[in-house]
Amino acid sequence: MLTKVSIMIIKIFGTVLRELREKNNLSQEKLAEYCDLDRTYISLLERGLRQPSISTLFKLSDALSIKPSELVELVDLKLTGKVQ
Amino acid sequence: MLTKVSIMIIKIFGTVLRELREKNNLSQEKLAEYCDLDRTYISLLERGLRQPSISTLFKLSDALSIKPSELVELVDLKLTGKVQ
DNA sequence: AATTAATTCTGACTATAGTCTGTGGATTAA
DNA sequence: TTAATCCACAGACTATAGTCAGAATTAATT
Repeated sequence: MLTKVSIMIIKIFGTVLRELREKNNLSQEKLAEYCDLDRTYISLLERGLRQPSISTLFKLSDALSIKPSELVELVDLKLTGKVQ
Repeated sequence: MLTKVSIMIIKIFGTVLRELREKNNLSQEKLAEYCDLDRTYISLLERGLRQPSISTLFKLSDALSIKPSELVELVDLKLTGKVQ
């Protein structure tokens, strides 16, 4: 079931993902290639229309040169309003 | 696609989840209730037969009194062999 | 203006997350 | 023995993660 909090998490994850990708100067297509994911799926994630599984989270953070726990922490900080 | 690493992550997540649940003295049923998830799904997660989405990860860590990033860090540490 | 790269969006599809109902086994206590 | 609790497991189901091919849009570049 998709709660309001879940929807917030998914949207926040999308913005964090986009910020990290741009910081790494990667196109969606390049990031997808590095993660072995589909180009259109990266787009869906960034727009908050999909949420990643934990293994996808590990793949993404690997390609973005960040620890999985740090990626999750970034989402958590925005969710709890402690940043931005 | 389910890579070998993904399968490892899923299995490790299951063991970490079980450890945390037992540390919190919760039955699968109670944990499921607190997370608003299904009892049988908790069982599937612990046995490494399902992997959580990021929003499910937040629900679980909330019920287990641990930060989502810390839960992911525990998985990462086991995955990289830095613990256990 | 025209070309090109990057992204969005569509629609249809396959794989899997997550639910629901129930059975059976193991354990512990009354 | 009986009852209660906990968990594994099965099967069928609904919702959504993730893929694929391609067209349409936007943004930069020349």
